[in-house]
Amino acid sequence: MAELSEQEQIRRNSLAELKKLGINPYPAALYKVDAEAADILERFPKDNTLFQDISIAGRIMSRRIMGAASFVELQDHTGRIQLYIKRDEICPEEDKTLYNTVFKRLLDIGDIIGVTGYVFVTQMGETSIHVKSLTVLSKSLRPLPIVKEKDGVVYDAFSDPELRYRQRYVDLIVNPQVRETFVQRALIVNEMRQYFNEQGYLEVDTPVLQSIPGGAAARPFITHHNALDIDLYLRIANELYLKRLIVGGFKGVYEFSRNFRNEGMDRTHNPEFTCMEIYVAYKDYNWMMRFVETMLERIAMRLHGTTEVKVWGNDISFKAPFRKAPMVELIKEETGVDVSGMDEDQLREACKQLGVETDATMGKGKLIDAIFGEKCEGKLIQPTFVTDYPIEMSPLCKRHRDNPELTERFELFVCGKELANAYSELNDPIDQLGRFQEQLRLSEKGDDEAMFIDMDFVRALEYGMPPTSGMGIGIDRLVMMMTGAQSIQDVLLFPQMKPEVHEKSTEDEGADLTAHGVDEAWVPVLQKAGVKTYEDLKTVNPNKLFNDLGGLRKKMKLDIPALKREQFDAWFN
RNA sequence: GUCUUGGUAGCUCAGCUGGUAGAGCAAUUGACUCUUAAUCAAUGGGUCCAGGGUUCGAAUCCCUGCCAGGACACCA
Repeated sequence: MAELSEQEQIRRNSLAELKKLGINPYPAALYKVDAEAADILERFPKDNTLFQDISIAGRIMSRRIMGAASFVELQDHTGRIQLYIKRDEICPEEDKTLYNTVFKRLLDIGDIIGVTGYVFVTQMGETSIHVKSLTVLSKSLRPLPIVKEKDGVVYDAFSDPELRYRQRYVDLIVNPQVRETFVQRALIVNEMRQYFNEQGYLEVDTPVLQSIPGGAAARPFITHHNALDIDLYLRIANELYLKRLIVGGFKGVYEFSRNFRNEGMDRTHNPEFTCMEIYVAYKDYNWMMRFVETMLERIAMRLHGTTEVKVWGNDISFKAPFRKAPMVELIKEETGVDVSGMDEDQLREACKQLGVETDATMGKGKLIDAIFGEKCEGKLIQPTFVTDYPIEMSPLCKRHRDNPELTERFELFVCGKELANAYSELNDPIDQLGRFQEQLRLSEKGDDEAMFIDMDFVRALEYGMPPTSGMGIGIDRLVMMMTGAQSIQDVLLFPQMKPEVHEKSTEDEGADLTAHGVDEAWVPVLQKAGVKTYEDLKTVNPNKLFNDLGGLRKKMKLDIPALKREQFDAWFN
């Protein structure tokens, strides 16, 4: 345990005093709660017969004490409400301990309490709870960041991203907009689930531990199963499993899937992230475009009550239908170059002319994608379905009905970012096997993200899969857009962080010192003087240390006998 | 992976060309019975991220490392 700060020490002392007064700072019994802050504020002065005998619990977020009366801001899961606490009200008898000592001195900002009383409006016009009784429910031992706000301006916001992400619980306590983001995230997911369920599609779970990480091109995490003695991969996508289920005869299946990719991290990538994938039998990608735009329209309406949403400074309209355009058409539009029908060499030359970097491992598909990524993606601000991708980039997708070089695939771009990806799924098992083999050839060429061959998936297709359309959508990215979050870390409760380095505990180090004959009473003094281990002790100047220890004994106001020189010298033997 | 910015009290931040570590909020003690960024008075609180170096002297300058943010690269 690291050394306690002054404020932490004071809170621990308060905790001990509470116990001494016979108050359990962490009581076991449930506390009856029959009111919520937001509900009171919404309904109260309108009907002032309500809430005249309530019981509410929450965290103390601020206190304004004026002698025998005090105001407290209590925060529950719905928000904050002011308490009015009057000494003679909570202490009607002679004994004023509960107010003078417990409330005023032993309770702090951050403590969790329950109160009973009635709701009224103060002279200043604020709906408040007139407290009749107060119960300590949990003593907080660490001081919270103090965030103040007036007229919508926030002062001293708790803003250090490292602290916010590492200690999300603190972030949630003091930053109400953070809580709101995660409420919205749940709304989005629930709305999607409802939309799918209404149409009779089945929510399923597929394996996270997979022996062949298929369904996408990405570097996987590797783990090991001891009993089977085999390596397994954390899933990078669930696509191949969901399609097996369509083979199995379901009309539609979907899964909110946590995926893991062992790649770089930045503002839009976390090693684990959530995708929703859905597969529907007897549909094609044209149907899926309508399905997706309707879904997004619904989500926007549910969240914002309108299809017009401000995303990262752009006014985005999620009103269906969205623009639909083939990839080559968009390239032509942006660059004037018509890449359709070009061979690999011509494409390489086109890239050169357009200033797009290439390398030897890139095939036709990747070259076209490079041009598109460089020149077009960023321009697609309003929701746009980009359709008909080159076959080489889409090994799981059905060939285009009118052009065998292309696939029936679309990606949805919003604000220049990919949001969703969908196919008319490839259900020709022989074609599928050939495409897997082509991927293998690419991986031998050095593309370490080309796919593994999943022979069981091919076997499943050999039994016959109905024509199917599938779609995947990045939930984290969708939530970012719908909530205006700038960073994926703002829509993940616990974004990945490097582990904190915890200092070695002072107890452990103290044990090292006493083991070498140092008097226990002097261990904290030595530690204060910077001597943490016996190793440290041997390297310092003994005369200086002896003097320092004497001085520190006074400074720390320690009630131990002064250190004798012989006693001190003995430590060094 | 490369570049770049930052790390100082519980929180938010100052700290100039190197010279005794500061403010606001929070905390402690006191005053105050309808306040609301409550107010007023007094007080305490620091391994200046870590380790080296330069110097009479380093929060400050140099090097290395750790952590975080941003940009780029890679990547769906």
